[in-house]
Amino acid sequence: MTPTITVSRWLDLLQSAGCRVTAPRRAIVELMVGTSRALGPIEVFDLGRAEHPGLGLVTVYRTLEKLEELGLIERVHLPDGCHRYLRTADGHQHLLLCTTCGLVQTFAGDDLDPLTGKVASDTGFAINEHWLQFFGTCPDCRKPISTLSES
Amino acid sequence: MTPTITVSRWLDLLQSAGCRVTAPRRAIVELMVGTSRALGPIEVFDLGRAEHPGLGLVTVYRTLEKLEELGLIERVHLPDGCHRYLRTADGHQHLLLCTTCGLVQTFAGDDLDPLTGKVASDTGFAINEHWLQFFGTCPDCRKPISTLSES
DNA sequence: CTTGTATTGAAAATGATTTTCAATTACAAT
DNA sequence: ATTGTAATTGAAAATCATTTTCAATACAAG
Ligand SMILES: [Mn+2]
Ligand SMILES: [Mn+2]
Ligand SMILES: [Zn+2]
Ligand SMILES: [Zn+2]
Repeated sequence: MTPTITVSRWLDLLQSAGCRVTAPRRAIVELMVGTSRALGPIEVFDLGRAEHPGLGLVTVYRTLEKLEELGLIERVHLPDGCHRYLRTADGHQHLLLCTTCGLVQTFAGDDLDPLTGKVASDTGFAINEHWLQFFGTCPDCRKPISTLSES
Repeated sequence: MTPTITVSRWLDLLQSAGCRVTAPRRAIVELMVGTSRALGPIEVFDLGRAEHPGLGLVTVYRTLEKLEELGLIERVHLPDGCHRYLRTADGHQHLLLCTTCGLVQTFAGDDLDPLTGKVASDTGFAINEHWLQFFGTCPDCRKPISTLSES
């Protein structure tokens, strides 16, 4: 699905949820649909003002909250900030984050059921959720500095 | 190792690191050694004042920071708070948290190497760290209410 | 004991998030 | 298209968590 279509889908979903479609919201939705990094409120604010000058930080907070309620974005915890937001992936996915540039990718295929079962029976806990994230360095950030100068 | 011995070991380590052993620090160390929940600064402050009235919140922040530097405690991220601290476990362990009462246990035995390798080769990332946490309900919190009244 | 310095807690400063509120705007109903 | 109304907006103020500053205190080495 192309970004433009996703943007209208999100706006439609907002409207279906009884919200009005406004310029500030459109700007924030475009940002969150298009980014490949997890963004914090201030980043969304700064980037958003490029698109919609006069955008208020309060509106950023409120819109992110609403998008999270609708399940379109999710809060991401990073070592250097716990109020980052990222487009929700389809299905059961986990995050792989570049600790150098912040690039985020997702991956699937974790089979934690055996371990979950073992831990549950060992401890007596009823386990119903897990957090899994991988951290590393993305292909671009692994390139030597010499390569970077050739842009 | 008994709690008392662990407390003196932590205090010794503090001293070896060039720190002085003071009443506020002792109170906080006792708390962190003894707890089975991840505690935030305010909780440590409140609980600590029972032991050492007049304890200052600033001292709590500073002491937790120091203990983290020494690797004795670790920051824990939870859905409802990202500045919780918990005694560091030995070896490679992960956390299992009760979402009802906050009880924390650890578990080992996650074998994520195959998955890590696959994701690394799929994405080109160099993966060097992972976060894994299980959430659930502990044995006590699973008991029906009727059982709880029998104390 | 004396001394030098790390540590303490109160208060002030900072920074992030939330609340309040009057003005504006989207949009459903005419 | 016009209107009415409730949702939304952004500025400012309030709140909350964390950090900094600083003068007084207390640890521990000698
Ligand atoms: Mn999973
Ligand atoms: Mn592991
Ligand atoms: Zn967090
Ligand atoms: Zn529990």
